[in-house]
Amino acid sequence: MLRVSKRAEYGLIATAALAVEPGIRMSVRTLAERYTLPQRLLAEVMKDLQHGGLVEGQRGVNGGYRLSVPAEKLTVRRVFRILEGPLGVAQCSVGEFVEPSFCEQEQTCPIHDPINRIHSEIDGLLARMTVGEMARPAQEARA
Amino acid sequence: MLRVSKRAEYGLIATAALAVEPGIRMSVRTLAERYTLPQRLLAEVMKDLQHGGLVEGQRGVNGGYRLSVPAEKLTVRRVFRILEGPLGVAQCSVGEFVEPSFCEQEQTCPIHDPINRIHSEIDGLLARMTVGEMARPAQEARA
DNA sequence: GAAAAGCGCACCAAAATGGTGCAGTATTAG
DNA sequence: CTAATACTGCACCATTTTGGTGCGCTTTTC
Repeated sequence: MLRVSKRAEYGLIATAALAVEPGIRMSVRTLAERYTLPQRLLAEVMKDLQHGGLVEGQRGVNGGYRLSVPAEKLTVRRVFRILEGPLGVAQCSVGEFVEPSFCEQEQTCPIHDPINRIHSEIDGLLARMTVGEMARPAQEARA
Repeated sequence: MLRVSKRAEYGLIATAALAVEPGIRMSVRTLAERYTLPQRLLAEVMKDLQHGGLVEGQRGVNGGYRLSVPAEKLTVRRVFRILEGPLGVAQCSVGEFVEPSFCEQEQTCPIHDPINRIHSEIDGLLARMTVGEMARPAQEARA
């Protein structure tokens, strides 16, 4: 229940990996091999992250991606937002955190408020977690 | 992102509705009409909730469902658990809260712990919310 | 005994998801 | 200058999940 997509999972793995050695570029190939992820799909994910402004890619030999945002300021929420659709916890709260709600039955829907509360609490939780935080254990292990 | 299924949403609406007048039975038809939900699907959902022991059905004229658990003790988590598959936040944490993890790449997966943390925090959040709580605004409005 | 209401189970269409094919273009090493 | 590396763009596909229905049965009450 309440699962995240593979895309989001892969995106999190990749950004966390990049956060371990800030500034260093890593190729999709390397990332895919290191974590045994489907390379083509990961490439797709990285492209999306680039469009979202989270990473920057460099082509050619010795190219690859690196974070274009400090890992400590990069929230899990932001990664998810880019890699998942604009989906809400329930239909009646879709967009609640972006645009005004368009729940069709605001009058009768008895769970409108509670669902929104769930949504906003999860949202807050994800907004408090950063990729830098996630990468730290790995960073320590390296030292 | 992190959405719940319609089934879970409908289940929450129905249980919240039942919680407003404890002990009173309501038919699927009534519920479906009041909240304009697809009746047949709602029926399916109620059956599942019954199998899960959350509600009890009574057939025949003037039949319907009522909660078989006090609304204040019925957590949102429990409703979700019955109506959604046994899905985790990410593959690598599926089952973490039910059975031992079977993440295939525990060694290399750099987000194993963080994902689990997200999962358990969301889990805790849902375990703290009760259907009774959700129904209260509606209950007050009725008075 | 008709009507109301739950029960069981199979089934379906549409959408989401995970993943691939292919044909590029940029960059660098040699 | 050319081969190799690596990102880019976009379409496409198969499977799974999801939301929803068909149909016929049993139980209960009026």
